[in-house]
Amino acid sequence: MSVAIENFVKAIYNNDNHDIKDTKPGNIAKKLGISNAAATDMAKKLAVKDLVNYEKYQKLQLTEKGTKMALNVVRKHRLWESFLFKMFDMSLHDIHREAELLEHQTSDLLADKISAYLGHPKFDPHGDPIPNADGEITTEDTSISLAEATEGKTYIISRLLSDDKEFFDFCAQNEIKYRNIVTVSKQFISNKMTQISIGSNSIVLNEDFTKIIYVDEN
Amino acid sequence: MSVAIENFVKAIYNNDNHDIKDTKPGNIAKKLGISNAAATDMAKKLAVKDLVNYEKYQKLQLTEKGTKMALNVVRKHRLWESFLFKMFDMSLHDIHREAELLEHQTSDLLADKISAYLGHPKFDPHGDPIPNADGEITTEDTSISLAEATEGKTYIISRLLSDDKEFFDFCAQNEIKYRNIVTVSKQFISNKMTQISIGSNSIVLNEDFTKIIYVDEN
DNA sequence: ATTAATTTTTAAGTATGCTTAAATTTTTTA
DNA sequence: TAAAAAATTTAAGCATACTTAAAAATTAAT
Repeated sequence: MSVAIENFVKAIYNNDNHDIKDTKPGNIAKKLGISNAAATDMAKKLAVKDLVNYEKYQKLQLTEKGTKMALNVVRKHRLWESFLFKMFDMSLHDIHREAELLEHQTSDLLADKISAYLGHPKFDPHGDPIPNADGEITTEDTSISLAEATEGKTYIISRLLSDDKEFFDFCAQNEIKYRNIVTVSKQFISNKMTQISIGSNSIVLNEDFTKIIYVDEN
Repeated sequence: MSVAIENFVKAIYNNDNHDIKDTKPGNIAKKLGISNAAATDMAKKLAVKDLVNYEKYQKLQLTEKGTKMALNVVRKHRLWESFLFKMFDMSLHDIHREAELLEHQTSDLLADKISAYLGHPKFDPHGDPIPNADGEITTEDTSISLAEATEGKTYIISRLLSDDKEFFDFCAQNEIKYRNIVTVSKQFISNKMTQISIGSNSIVLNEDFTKIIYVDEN
């Protein structure tokens, strides 16, 4: 199957499981940077191949076969990200860019070798679960709130959850973004309040405002 | 530039530097598994892009730009082979297959990271030189004759050079082939004669019959 | 509940990278 | 060196994966 097809089923899979809950052609098109017409066209072609259930004007849905393919590509993507993250000093952005290409040119054999080398990890550096070779995926969430972080350890921001303007200003000031790597200094103030320091700035926050994921003992 | 184009210039480069000394469209076509017509067609297109010098019925020649591109792809191929060889227990055949795909989806940045990780090696597991980031290539030959091999060390056969029928029969019997990994046991018999044991069979040979390349201390 | 806005679909067209078949040129060999 | 063989080129055509433009359907808004 072609790169275009793999990216198409992956886009449906990701839209279905993550952020956007709409898998109509237009959303997939936007995600892939192609025209709506091209997306409709592809959807029809993939219906013939039994990868997608297509009905006019309806959401696109992966068949069992299509889901398997998507999981296989996602597995390779997340394995590459994990592997490159471990092996090389590269930004997560660059790593993502490489994985986006490598995922389509990786045999199941090589994927298994990478997985074994890493000790068959269940999550990638972003905290996203890595499907196993059979397409099974761990659904448990390993992310924790920033307040639960251990002093001095390094984490990756997997989500920013807050309705506190002050908090977002703090993030902006420190360039704390989704997928940023941060080292946490903190101090309990009271029951549900913690003072967090990142860089030279600090803020007092209550729990459950920020989702982070543990990455490295460093 | 597309995968098809990268493979095309690579094929010209390899044909020009290795085995076959003919870079007419038919030879390139055979190497790539495409029709002669397709090769002629591509050659004309690449001439427009200043990658290939094309003259009807003549050999195809890479321009400076085309050579640069070929060296860049060859670099990535050989770096991937070196890297996968070091990291994973896979057959050289499988490793070659993976590298053939990965070479086209690897940024210069990642190639440099791999190169640095390996200590900027000058040769890959086959003994082929790895061009550096500027496309410079080491021409010295690190291969040695089998008679020069060190007892108990492991080598890769980079070439079989002999007009001795007995030697080739010996190789056939022991499945010694180009790119085979062998562990050498040997014993000097006289001035130019050495008894080599590979597996349970042995043969008495004079020097300069077999080119091998050092691979591993193992 | 219409109208307006948006989205989806259809239709026609394009670039890439191939194919096969036939014409042309080169190379071999007898 | 002339005929036969082989290779190259030209020509026509195809599949993939897109594009833009216009028609049709859906969704949103007043």
